[in-house]
Amino acid sequence: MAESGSSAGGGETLLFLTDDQLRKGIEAMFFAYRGFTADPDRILEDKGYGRAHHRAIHFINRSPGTTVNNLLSILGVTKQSLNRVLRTLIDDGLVRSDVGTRDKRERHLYLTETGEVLERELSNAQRKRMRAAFRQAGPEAVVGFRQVLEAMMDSDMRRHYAKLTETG
Amino acid sequence: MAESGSSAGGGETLLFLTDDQLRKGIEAMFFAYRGFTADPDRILEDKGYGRAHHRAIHFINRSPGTTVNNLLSILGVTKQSLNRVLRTLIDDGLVRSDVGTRDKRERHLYLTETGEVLERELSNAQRKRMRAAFRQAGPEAVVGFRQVLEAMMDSDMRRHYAKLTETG
DNA sequence: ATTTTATGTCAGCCTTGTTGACATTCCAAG
DNA sequence: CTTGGAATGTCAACAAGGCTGACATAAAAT
Repeated sequence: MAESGSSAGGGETLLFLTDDQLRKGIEAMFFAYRGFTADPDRILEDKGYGRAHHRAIHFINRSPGTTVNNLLSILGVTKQSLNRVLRTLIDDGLVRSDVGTRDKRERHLYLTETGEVLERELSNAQRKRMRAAFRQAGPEAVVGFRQVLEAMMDSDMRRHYAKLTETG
Repeated sequence: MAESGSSAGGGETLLFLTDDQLRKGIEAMFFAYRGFTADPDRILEDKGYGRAHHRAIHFINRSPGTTVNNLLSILGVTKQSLNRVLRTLIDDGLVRSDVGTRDKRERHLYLTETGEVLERELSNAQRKRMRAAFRQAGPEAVVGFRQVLEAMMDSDMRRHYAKLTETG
C-alpha cells in the first residue's frame, strides 16, 4: 500500500518488491517450512517426542556443555516449558545434565550416546531434504536463499545464528 | 554421511553441499521462520487469535469462496481443528460461510469487511518484513530464495503453491 | 433405497506454550 | 557474615491448537 514495487525517486523498477512478489515469498516460506519439519516430525512421533524435543537436541548437539539459560535465549521459550522437555530427555537418558564446576548453580547439558544416535537420525533426515533442495536449486540460489533468510531474522536471532556459524 | 560435499564421479567439488553448509541452511530456516511469524503473532495475540486463525484468514483471502475441504488440504490439519478456528472467526464476524448452490453440502468461505481489515493488518506487517529482507538481499538473491524453498516443499504443498501463484 | 460425501459437533486427550508462586543453591556485595 | 540476586527446579493451573473417536445431518451419487 504505502510502497509499491516501483520506486518514485530512482529510475529503477524494483519489480521484485511488488506486493505480488512479496506474497509469493510469504507463501513459499509457509509451504517450505512444512516440508522442512515433515521428516523429523515423522521420526519423533514414533518415539513419543515432539518438535520441542528436536530443537533442544539440535542445539545441545551444536553447543555441547551449553547452559539452560543459553538454550532458553536461543529457543525463546520459558524455563518451565524447556524444563519439561529437558526432564523427559534426561529421564530417558538422551541428555546429561552436569552441575557446573565454576558456578555450581548452572547445569551444563550434553547429549549421551543414545541422544547422539537420535540426533543423527533426525539431522540426517533433515539434511537429506535440504541437500536435495540445494542440489536442485544450485549454488547461486543457495547463496541467495541464505541472504534473504538472514535478512528476515530478528536481530537477537541473527546474533545466535552468527555465533553458531562462526565457530562451528 | 553417505554423501559428502565432494562428488566422487565428476570433477566438481560441490562445496555448497557439505554437511556444514546444509546445517547452516537448516538453522537459517529455523531462525528466519521465527522472524517471519513474529509480527503477525504480536498483532494476533492482542485480539485473542493465534497462528491458526492467521492461516485460515490468509488462505480464505487468497481464494475467496473456497470450500472447507480445500482449506483442509492446504493447511494439513483435521476438520475438527479447522472447525474450531473457523467457528470463532464466523462467530466474531470475520468470516462468512455460505451454503453451496451447486452442492449444498459444501460451505463457501469469504472474509467479511471486518475480516479483510484484519487480513490487511496482518499481511501488511508480514510484507513489510519480507520487503525489507528482499530489498537488503537484492533481486538475484530473491530468485534463489524461492528456488530453494520450492525445492524443499512436499509435492502436495508445491501443487497448492503453484495453483495459488499461477492464477493470483 | 442405500451408500458415500461434506460438514458439524461433542467429548476427551496430548504437546507445548503461558503465568504465578515458592524452594534451593550459591555467588557476590555490603 | 548476612543479605541480595542469579540460576535452577518444581508445582499448579491454564490456553492454544493439534489429535482421535463417535455420532448426526443433509444431500449427492449409485
